[in-house]
Amino acid sequence: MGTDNKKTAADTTGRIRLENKERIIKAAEKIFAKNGFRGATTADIAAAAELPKANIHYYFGTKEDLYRAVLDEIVALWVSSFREIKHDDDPASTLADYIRAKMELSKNRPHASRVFANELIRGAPRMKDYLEGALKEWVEEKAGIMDQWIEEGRMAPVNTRTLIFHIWAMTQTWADFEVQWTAILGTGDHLGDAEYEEATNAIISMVLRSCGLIPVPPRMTETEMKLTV
Amino acid sequence: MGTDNKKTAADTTGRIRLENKERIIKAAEKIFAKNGFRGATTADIAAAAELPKANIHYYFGTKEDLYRAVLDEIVALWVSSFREIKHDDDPASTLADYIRAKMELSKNRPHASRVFANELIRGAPRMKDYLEGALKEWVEEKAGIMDQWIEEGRMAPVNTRTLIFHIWAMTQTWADFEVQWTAILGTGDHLGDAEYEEATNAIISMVLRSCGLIPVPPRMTETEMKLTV
DNA sequence: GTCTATAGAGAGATAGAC
DNA sequence: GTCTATCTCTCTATAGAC
Repeated sequence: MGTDNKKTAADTTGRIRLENKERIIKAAEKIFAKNGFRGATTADIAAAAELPKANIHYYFGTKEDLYRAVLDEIVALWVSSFREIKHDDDPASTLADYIRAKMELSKNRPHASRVFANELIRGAPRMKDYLEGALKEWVEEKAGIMDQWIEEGRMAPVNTRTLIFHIWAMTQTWADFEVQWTAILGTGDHLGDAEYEEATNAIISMVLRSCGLIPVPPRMTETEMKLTV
Repeated sequence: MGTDNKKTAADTTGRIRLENKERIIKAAEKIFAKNGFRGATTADIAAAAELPKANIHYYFGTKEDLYRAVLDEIVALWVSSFREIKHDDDPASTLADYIRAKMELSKNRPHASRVFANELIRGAPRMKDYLEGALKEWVEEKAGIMDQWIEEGRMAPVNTRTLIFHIWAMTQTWADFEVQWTAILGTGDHLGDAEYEEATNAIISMVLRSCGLIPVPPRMTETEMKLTV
């Protein structure tokens, strides 16, 4: 019985512990996204998590440790958006799928995107290893495959590394600078599914057209001339 | 004589005053760029300006006032990058020139770009007026002109507002996320002229190709076949 | 494991000598 | 106009009651 009690207690503790840690990380992601590491306060995070401030330190020790836990989750999320691009894959659908996956991430995890952005703007003091390691490797490998596609005439010549960077820039801007796009488009406080869909299609069109993977549609007067003649 | 002395003193004072204010704003731009409004400290700004902390408050009153002065300068800089796009202008060279101007700004004023980025990530509490006012107007007007170009068959059909947003995203990312690009490209601590030139050309090619303003180069095997046949 | 109360460091801001 | 010394408030972190 003593063992049983201990077991049950341990299980419960573990579950509560995990739930609370996850709850704190989610709250921290939001606060760090808005104010950056130095601008965020543990009091704000505690309020967002609806827990006393001391619990934050009980679970994570220091603000620094909590921030690293948040970054770790985000890096895992970023890595999960990587695609296993292979030599035999179809260039057009591979690029389109990757752009769609990145846009899903911007739409569903905007706070994560902003924490990442904040960290990069600061000079990435806590992420240099990741940037120079896993991320660089992924880019090298995938750009290499795309370079082969180009060599084999399956895609028009472009700088493939730069292409990847620009895909990141265009997809992440919809999360990071959302307020700018809502202000200009006049779509209230947040971007809706319609805006994301249109943006996704615009990025896919731009990338595929410029890589010669889909035709650039004819100019309008040409079309109209065909219709009228 | 008394008038002369007063005049000279006033001139000197005015000059020193302006010089110091400008010196503090430049230092503040750097510190705010790195840490955002809440993360930046007046002590850091004073250190960067090589002035005692009290001088910051003597010239600007509060940290908030100083931040607004920095934002005002940046908004003026952004507005100066606007181009008077006119109906009769050539679409290809107009877009290329605008992209070049934006890239010059990223290269020469990366801190300004990052302060702007920080403010947007935070939800732009101090810039909503600008976003919903002057910026929105500029976009409406310029997108309208481009829509005319499309109607007149001078450009392939695209969503022109989204095109502007994506040009901003691609050009500003080279300043805001510089550390990511240097880490992946392995170009040391900073991007050089070579990287900026290549990036500029890549963005121009992508935009002009996707708008049907320059041809997409043939795929390599086609070229090679022509050469070998 | 939870939370109040508080210590100690660091922030913004200012008074007042120069 | 310049700068040191200092006030006050807020922040991180922890001790200790429950």
